[in-house]
Amino acid sequence: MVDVAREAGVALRTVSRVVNGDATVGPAFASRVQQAIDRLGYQPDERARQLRSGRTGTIGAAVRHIADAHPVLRAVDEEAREAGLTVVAMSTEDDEVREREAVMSMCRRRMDGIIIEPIADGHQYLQPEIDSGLAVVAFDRPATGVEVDTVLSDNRGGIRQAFEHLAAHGHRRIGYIGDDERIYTGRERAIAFRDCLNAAGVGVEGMVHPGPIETARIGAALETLRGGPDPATAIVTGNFSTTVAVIRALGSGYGGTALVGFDDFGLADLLRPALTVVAQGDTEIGRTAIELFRSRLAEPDRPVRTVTVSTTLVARGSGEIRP
Amino acid sequence: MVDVAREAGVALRTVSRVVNGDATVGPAFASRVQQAIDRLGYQPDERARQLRSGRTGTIGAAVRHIADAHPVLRAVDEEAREAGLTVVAMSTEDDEVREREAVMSMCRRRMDGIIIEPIADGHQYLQPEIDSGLAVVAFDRPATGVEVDTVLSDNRGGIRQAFEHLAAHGHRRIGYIGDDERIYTGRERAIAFRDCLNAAGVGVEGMVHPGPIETARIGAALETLRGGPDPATAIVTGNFSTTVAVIRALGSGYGGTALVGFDDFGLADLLRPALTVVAQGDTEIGRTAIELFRSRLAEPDRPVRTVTVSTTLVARGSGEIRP
DNA sequence: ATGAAAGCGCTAACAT
DNA sequence: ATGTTAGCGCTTTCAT
Repeated sequence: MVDVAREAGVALRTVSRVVNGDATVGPAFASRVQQAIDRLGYQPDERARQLRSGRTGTIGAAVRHIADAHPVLRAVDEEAREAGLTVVAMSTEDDEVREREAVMSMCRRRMDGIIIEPIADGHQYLQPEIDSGLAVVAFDRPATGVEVDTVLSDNRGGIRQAFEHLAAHGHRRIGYIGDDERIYTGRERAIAFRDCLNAAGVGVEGMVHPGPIETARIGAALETLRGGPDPATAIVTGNFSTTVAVIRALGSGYGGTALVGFDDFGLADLLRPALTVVAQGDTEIGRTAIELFRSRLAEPDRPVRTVTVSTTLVARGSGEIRP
Repeated sequence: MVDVAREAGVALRTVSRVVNGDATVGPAFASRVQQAIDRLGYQPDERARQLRSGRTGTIGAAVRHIADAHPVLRAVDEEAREAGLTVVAMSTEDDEVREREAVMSMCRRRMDGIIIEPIADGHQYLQPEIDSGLAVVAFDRPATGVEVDTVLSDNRGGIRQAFEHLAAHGHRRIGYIGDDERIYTGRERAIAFRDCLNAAGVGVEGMVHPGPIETARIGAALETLRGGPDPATAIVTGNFSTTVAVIRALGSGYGGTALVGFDDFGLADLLRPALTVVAQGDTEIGRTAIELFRSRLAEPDRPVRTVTVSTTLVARGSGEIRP
């Protein structure tokens, strides 16, 4: 920048003004400075600029893995861009230590805030950062041990949609296989499913199978559901991974039992039968996250809000099989 | 940091030493400083640190979209972490302007370098940055108008694998549908396919269909291939999107024609028949990219290298259908 | 082993 | 409309 100033024969401050598009620079000076910038290939140092000016205009996205598909990020990125914010993503690998590393790295970079998909436990470490002005929005799952703005899917409503859809197609024996109840979404969805069974006056016994997503466990759950004197004629799966595991386990049996999966995915329509799913409102979730984020920046002391985004049932075939 | 120093009753420099794990600090001082840090919840400002010390230890990944799955990034992230580098990802949206914005943003943050999946054209703008020390590694496609280290898949070899696999299963009439030839990989793969046809002494006429990935175009290509007096009995698709589009277009006809897709994907085994693919060596590509990156940092003036990573044919059923 | 002073590249505040 | 000065939070250099 000093070089540019010398090259253009102006003061440092004038170069700064040109770089920042300050209107109070005479056109003659402006073009002289611009030429010097081009000639020297000058690029302002964002770190120095931020250091001095305070703001960073950057929002960190702490997600499971930057290598994975992440539909919510599409809306986050787009909305953020429109607000003049830059989004950078880092991986948490769904690991407490990694998450903390990623978040701390974001804090040390003094990002304006973070949008985080929290792992299971222990977000107390966020409190000091929040106190010193970090805007935090959690999505998909709530953060634990700390109060932050949150965007969640209507997990219980989604399960209810799936259950009622199957019931409407004549099913009485409907089973559930899903994620571990130690995980927030796994818990919510399993609870909601038990509620559905109870509300329908059907026994819960042997019909609800939350747990780790492992081939053996899934296989055993399937056997329980489909064996016995009064086997399940329909299954609801609790998340994407479970859905895939169940379809794999069913093998050529896929299509014999009605199936509705929680979470939509790109190739669901290519399966035979095409998969009926409960789709989460990814775009709405992302949009809301940025909205909460910006309103938090504007009003740091307002009470935290939790927004629930509704789900949609997408009927494609597998959920419309009759008993 | 001033506060910490005052709180601990030491000089600024001593706090700095403790933060950086300098061994030349007396244990008494060290613990006093550490306590002050904890009490005040002090977090060093990464920007200031970088500004003063020069290096950033950060590597930018400019990929199509941070919301999309990106297998190569898994290896990039892991290898980088082992090398003590932080990876942050930003979206290019396969758009020239966006790419440049993302890369410039990385430059202004003075990242040590970038790993980029280049869009179609015009990477001359990278030259000044490279001259001033930015390490650049391109992957998947080469950068244009500028010489940088590059990791590519063996596109031609992969197409050959697909063709020969189908030929070995008795097919003589093998067609190709793929991406636009204006895109590097689309071009390479179409060329390779024509070479295969020529080498086999089969006419190229009407068998090779590169172009935009649009339903109408794909449908027309399929009709050309499957119509006429001597229809194709097997098809090779040139990338993931084309594969999906072709399977959608085939509808219930999927499984009637042998099919091998370029690019593997998570649910290929759930299709019926399961999809035979040519898989790229994503892990190897990512690993190599970081390797080139680090060797570039160590030796900025070495000549550029281009590494080609071989592909693997994964037989699952759709490619083993006989004519 | 510890401290004082200088300065990384930039912008905010205050001249002129 | 332009220039001058100070200082963001840290590390480096040089003393002690």
